[in-house]
Amino acid sequence: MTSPPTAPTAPPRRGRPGHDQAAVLGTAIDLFIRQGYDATSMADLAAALGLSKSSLYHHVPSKERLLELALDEALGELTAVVEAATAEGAAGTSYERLRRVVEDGVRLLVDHQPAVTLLLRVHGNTDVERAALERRRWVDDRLADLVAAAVAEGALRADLDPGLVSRLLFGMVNSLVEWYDVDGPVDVDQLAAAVVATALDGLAVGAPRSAPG
Amino acid sequence: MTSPPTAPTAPPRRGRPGHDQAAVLGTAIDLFIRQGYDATSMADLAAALGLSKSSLYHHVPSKERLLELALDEALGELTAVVEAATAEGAAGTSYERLRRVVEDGVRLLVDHQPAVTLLLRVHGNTDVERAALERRRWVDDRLADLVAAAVAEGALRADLDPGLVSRLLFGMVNSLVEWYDVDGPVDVDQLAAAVVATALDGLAVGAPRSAPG
DNA sequence: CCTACCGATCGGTAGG
DNA sequence: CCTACCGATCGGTAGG
Repeated sequence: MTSPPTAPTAPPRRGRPGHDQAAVLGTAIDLFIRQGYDATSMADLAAALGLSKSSLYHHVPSKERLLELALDEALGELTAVVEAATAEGAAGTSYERLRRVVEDGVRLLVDHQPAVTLLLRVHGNTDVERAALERRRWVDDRLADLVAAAVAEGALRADLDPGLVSRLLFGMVNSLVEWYDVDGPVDVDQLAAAVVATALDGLAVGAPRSAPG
Repeated sequence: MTSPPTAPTAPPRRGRPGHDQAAVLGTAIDLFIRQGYDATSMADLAAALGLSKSSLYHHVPSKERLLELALDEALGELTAVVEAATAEGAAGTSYERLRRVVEDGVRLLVDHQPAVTLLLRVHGNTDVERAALERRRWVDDRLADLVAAAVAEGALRADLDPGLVSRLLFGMVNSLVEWYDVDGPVDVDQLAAAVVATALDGLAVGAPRSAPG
């Protein structure tokens, strides 16, 4: 048997197994969150991985590229959830789709909590951060459109500005990345239900409350 | 008329008027928010003030002291509002006091938005930051107690964990520092009303809704 | 002796 | 994957 000239699978590794880029990225995100991006040096990251700084640069081209990869992960997931909820042929009323996007959003923030945490802390100091903020703004605008549509439908209270309501609603959702602990007493189903109950049952005009007991 | 030997008023200044510590602090907070604390050098701050770095150090002992002053401002105000709402002899039911602390909290975040923004971005990398987080935790714990008391009173829905509800409620309140614009179309009264309506009217069991029109 | 401020430079550390 | 370095810049301080 002969090997094809260009093998589609990864070539067999020689030497020590070492680290791959995904492992480096995971540790980097962890340090960026705990210490802050600026306060984390590449020497810190190398030490956490048990590498020298030069070896670290064998796996990643720059510190900023690590941030970019993390932000891409968060934005890719957020974009997919929002597109699914706001696509042309999406099923259900605007209110139903808003309710689903809040639930899916909560699960997404929990599943990708480190990457989303970094995204929510970005403030546009570099080109990479500004590009991420632009994509995030697109997501926020689609969510605001969905809130406005639910208001127009008569499903949400009309005495508040939809843009303001959207900011408060997703401000509440986003805040959970700063305190939610997956290993804590509240599981993700309870969390999603609590967010929907707290925010949407309060916003929905005449929506039924859960009966106590 | 003779001047008293020790004048209680500030002595007359000689030389250039220059800057005082309050002006330096205001500019510092502005830069810390826009660029991040770590990414702001004392040279940046000096340039923004039109001073040399050495002259800047005539007014402030260190960069960290500037952060500490800003965090003290935010924590002092937050502590006062929370103490007023949770003091032994505070008037009203727990629910009424919670509603008032949310309204007062919104006004406080707007009045001291720069300082509070810095406080909410602190993550405990230094002793100054850890001390601030400890004081902030005291505030959060008092607010959680108030939510729990309102649940025990029967005024808030009992099917959700009070600690969880408290985090979601004040996560929503805190989020406004990242987007609210005092010069924008929403004034602070509308903002406070919207927060209370969105969060508490949704939490209050059988609370009356504002009638439309 | 004061307040306000300067050009130059300290010992260390950053990302690469 | 390492030791040995770089150009630059950090927060802070010297003498005047």
